[in-house]
Amino acid sequence: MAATIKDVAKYTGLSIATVSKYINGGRVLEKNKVLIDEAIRVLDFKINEMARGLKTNRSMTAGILIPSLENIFFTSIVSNVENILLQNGYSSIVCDYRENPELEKEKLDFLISKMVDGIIMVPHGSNSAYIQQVVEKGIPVVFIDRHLKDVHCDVVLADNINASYDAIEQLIVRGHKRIGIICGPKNIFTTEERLKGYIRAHEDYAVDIDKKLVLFGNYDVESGYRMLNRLMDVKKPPTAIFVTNYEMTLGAVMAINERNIKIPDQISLIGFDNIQLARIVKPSLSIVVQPMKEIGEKAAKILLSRLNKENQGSPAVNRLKTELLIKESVKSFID
Amino acid sequence: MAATIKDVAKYTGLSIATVSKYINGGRVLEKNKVLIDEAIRVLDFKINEMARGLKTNRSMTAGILIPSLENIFFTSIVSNVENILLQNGYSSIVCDYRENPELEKEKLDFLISKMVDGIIMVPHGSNSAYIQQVVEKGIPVVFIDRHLKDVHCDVVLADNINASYDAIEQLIVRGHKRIGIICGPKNIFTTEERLKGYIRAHEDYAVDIDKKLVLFGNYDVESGYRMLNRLMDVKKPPTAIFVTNYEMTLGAVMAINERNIKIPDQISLIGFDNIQLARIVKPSLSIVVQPMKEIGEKAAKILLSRLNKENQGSPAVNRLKTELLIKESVKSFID
DNA sequence: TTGTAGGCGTTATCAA
DNA sequence: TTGATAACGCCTACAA
Repeated sequence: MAATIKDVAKYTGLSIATVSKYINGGRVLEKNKVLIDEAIRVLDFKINEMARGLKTNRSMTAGILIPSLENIFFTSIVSNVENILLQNGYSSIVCDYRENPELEKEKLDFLISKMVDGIIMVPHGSNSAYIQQVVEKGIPVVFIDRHLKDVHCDVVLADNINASYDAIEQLIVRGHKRIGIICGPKNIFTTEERLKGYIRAHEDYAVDIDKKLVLFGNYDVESGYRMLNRLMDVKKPPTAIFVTNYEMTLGAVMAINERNIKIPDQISLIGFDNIQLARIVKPSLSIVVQPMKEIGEKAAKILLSRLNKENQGSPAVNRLKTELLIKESVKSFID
Repeated sequence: MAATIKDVAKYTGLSIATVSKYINGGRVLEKNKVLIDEAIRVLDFKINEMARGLKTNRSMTAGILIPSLENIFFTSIVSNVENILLQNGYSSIVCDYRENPELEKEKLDFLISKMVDGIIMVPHGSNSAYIQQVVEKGIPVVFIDRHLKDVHCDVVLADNINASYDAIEQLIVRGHKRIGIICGPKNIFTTEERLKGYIRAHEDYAVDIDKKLVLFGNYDVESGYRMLNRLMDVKKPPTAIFVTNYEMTLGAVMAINERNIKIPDQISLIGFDNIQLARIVKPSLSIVVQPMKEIGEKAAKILLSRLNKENQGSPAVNRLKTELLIKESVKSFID
């Protein structure tokens, strides 16, 4: 069915080797160049990547693995990563592991079985050892969003500590003293960092932390909903709440709507990640915005530099600045 | 580095052929079975998919191609498709074409160059001829969400006409006579269908349509925003507006917030696609919900049946029912 | 610059 | 049931 190099060779009267060399950027007489191009066009020749890969041991494919394809924060990063890789001749295989560590392992295996040349992933956190094995096999891995100490690979992430610090600082500066935070799951990297920023801001401004106001969710809509309710049910509820990812922000807003709580009079709110949310919610929502485009681009470029062996240095942690949008959802007690 | 069948053969003392046969489900003496399993485990043997693919001409991989990875309607379908395929031994390569027909072509080529065994895609609409060529090559293609007349392949989509009809009907029944609609781009399948439902409902209830109230957007946030504004600026504005996809619904809500329009007193609103939006917007938004899970599953199953040659019949159009949630955003003029 | 030939890891045919 | 062997389509010394 599909034409092979052999067919092209036959058509042109040249040898397979010559055609192959030309296809791979080698030097060929001008007239042969034209001839081969014609043959390729006429025969609709497409390289057989499997055969090539078998020979070269490279697939020119990268694996992208994220926790969920239903989380726009991740998919929009994927979109950027995929685009840059494609521009550089690499294609991507995108998988999600549905926040399931078992599945993360499986999909990782799958990617490897597809002989990806490199991997960009948002790790779950509980498969460090396994991922480290992959790294040791010599497959370049780039982490996004989360950092695992036991894995020696490049990382690209937002400056979570400062992101969180800035948000809390703005609340404190506006006179808030009881600030609730809805964190992610306890053992996850971003959770710890975002909580750290919360704590530091309190320390720096000498504001006491009430542990009842520090709750841990699951980074999903439902837990955001639940935790907001729980915060409001504390005997002395907070005057402001910081929600540390997009899904939980959604859940929090839902709960607020349901309870008919007035923003910002009854509660001030700062959310996370999705800039569009700011304009959907009324009054407009204050938000910590991660540079998703930059994160994706950075990760892709790092992977490429590893694949090209341009970058042989030891793994680096790349932190990108976040942006804080303060809108109507934050009340000021100071005039 | 990686162990091959040859290594396994050597380890077990059997021949390559025997090991290969066993791996592919062939009959082997019980003791050899055990032996081979041991070898595989000890040597950490993994099949080389490229070599296998070269030989079998099958990659056990499906291509998934969608307009945008930043549209949760599509990605959530992808998530379901991918999962079902994986359960059946197929992996997926996910791409987006950023709503760009040129890119759609390129990515299609890319998928084919990756030798995918089948393709599930949301077509843009302007590459019919090209896609039909793919179909004629014998690669099973399943369309999602949109139907192209010139391409002979299976299609899975929501019952757009009735979805739209039902929404408009509910508005009319509640006494609305001037109903605006924000459609998608003019030449797109879903646009036509959703508009058709709008028209039919008007006809059936003998309500005149004011053409000024029928606007066409781009299925993106920005156009939703713009079209809502334009509708409100009509001399005699509508009392209700139906927005026909998720992104434009977002944009419409933004515009409404910005203009400080009161829902449902000043305008009734029915949106599309994203069920979470219903609870984020206040007062709660009425919404047409597509069965994304079912759509994905159906498409995956159809593709599998084609790949297994179980289904050799002619292509079919599969319509799935939508759901209409009427919430607070719709005002009733009838008591 | 071009061509010859060997091999990448697997499957499949055909004998044994 | 098992094994020897010829492809699959491509790349790459090496030789011409």
